[in-house]
Amino acid sequence: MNNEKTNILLVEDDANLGSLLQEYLSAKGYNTKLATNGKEGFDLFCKQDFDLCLLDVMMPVKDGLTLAKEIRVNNKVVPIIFLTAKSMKEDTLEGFNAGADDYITKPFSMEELLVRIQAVLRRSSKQLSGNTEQAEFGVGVYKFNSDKQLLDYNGATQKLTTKEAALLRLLCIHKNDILDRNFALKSIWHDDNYFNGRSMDVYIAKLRKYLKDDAKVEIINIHGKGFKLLVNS
Amino acid sequence: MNNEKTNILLVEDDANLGSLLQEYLSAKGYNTKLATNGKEGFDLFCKQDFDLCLLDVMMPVKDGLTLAKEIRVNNKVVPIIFLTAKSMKEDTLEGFNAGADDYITKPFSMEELLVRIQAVLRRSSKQLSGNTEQAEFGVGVYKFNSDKQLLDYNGATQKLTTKEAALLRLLCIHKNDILDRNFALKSIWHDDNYFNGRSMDVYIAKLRKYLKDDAKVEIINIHGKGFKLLVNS
DNA sequence: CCCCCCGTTTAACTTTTTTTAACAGCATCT
DNA sequence: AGATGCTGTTAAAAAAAGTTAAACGGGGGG
Repeated sequence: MNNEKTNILLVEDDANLGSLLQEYLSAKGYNTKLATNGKEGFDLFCKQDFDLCLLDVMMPVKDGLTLAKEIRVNNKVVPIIFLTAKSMKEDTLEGFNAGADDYITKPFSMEELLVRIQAVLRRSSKQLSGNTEQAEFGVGVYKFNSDKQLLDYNGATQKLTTKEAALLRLLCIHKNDILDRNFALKSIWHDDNYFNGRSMDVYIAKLRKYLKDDAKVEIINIHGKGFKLLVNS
Repeated sequence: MNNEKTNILLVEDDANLGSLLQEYLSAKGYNTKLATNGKEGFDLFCKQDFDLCLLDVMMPVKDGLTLAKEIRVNNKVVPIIFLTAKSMKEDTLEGFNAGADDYITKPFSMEELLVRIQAVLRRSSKQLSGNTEQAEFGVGVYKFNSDKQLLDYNGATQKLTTKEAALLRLLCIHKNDILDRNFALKSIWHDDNYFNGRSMDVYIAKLRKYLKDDAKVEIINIHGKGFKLLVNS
């Protein structure tokens, strides 16, 4: 997981709508470059790698469909979403043929656009990077693999049960930070009732036993909030 | 590229619309299976490999969102398109979170649906074309051919029975990932009752014996969920 | 046609994992 | 300090999975 912002190329000839969208997307954490026609859009596209293109279909100088085709010549994978004024089917069809990944009809809500952007990005990220769910955790002198449900220490290997591993995994993800009781209950037990809460306490006790050989490792309780896996370095 | 027809799972509770769509899609060259609620839909999904799922959101017995989540547990790549009666934003958002690839609002034209189907299929084939029907699997030091039902290791060859091979095949497809109990039961036994569950446990034991000569290969149980074929590389 | 063989299911028993229960201890607030 | 609600711990009951062997049942050879 890298920390870089997602880069979006927005090509929209209506200056008002354009800057509105740009601001909204920036507020949502996307790095957005704006062009006001297809020609400008293509210039920008050539200068930088984008993660997503939002193209208005109806534009002066060079329309969105033409731009999309040009982009596709150079990049077969970058997601493209069309903004279309009319819901004419021919447009839609042509758009998809030009290699669009989605289209959205004006007028649309910001929220709707955001949802579609996220969906398209999720697809494209699924495509490329193999999902990176961390499985190996270092916990003081121990090494924990949540996939294999194994806790290694000094050559010895302790097999963990499914629930033990799931809970330790959450603690590791939140290492030196608080793991909220209800959050843990909902993600592992899918329900935060009284008995599941007690069950979780039982598992905390088990984990403490497994981890007792390293004094630097400790699971402390935050009264009324949850637990914290402390690892002193 | 093989010549087989594209298989579509259509789940729609309105019988009229359902069969209409089925006929239309068949006319367009798609092989379409129809279910009228989420439960039926999941049963069909377990029994066959589909290239695309078309799910109505509002359905009795089990709704489309729930079904989509279940499908996603077992198959992270098959494209899902929702058919939604209302254009409610919450639905849309929830749908995408459930792993949808697109959604289409009723009423829609057949042509519009077809365009979206083609777009989604184009994307998914772009993703990883060499999909499915794999017969040869490497499992640590073993080589497993699910068509021939043979497990080779170090020159020796172990003949597998039909059920042994089917189960090992599912485990291989989900290698290093969880194979859901119910999914396996429905795929292989077509019914997930108590006795079939015990039968499956018996077969897990058999497979463990066959695979015991490679310490890097292990079938672990995920309590209450299913099994995971671990292969250390 | 009957019987045997083989894959599969059912059964019975064991072990492991998880949940529930009970009680003791501790935190926080008044 | 006393009341109340959380947490720690241990043991039991319950549920799920591991294992082994006998029962079942369909197809092929005698």
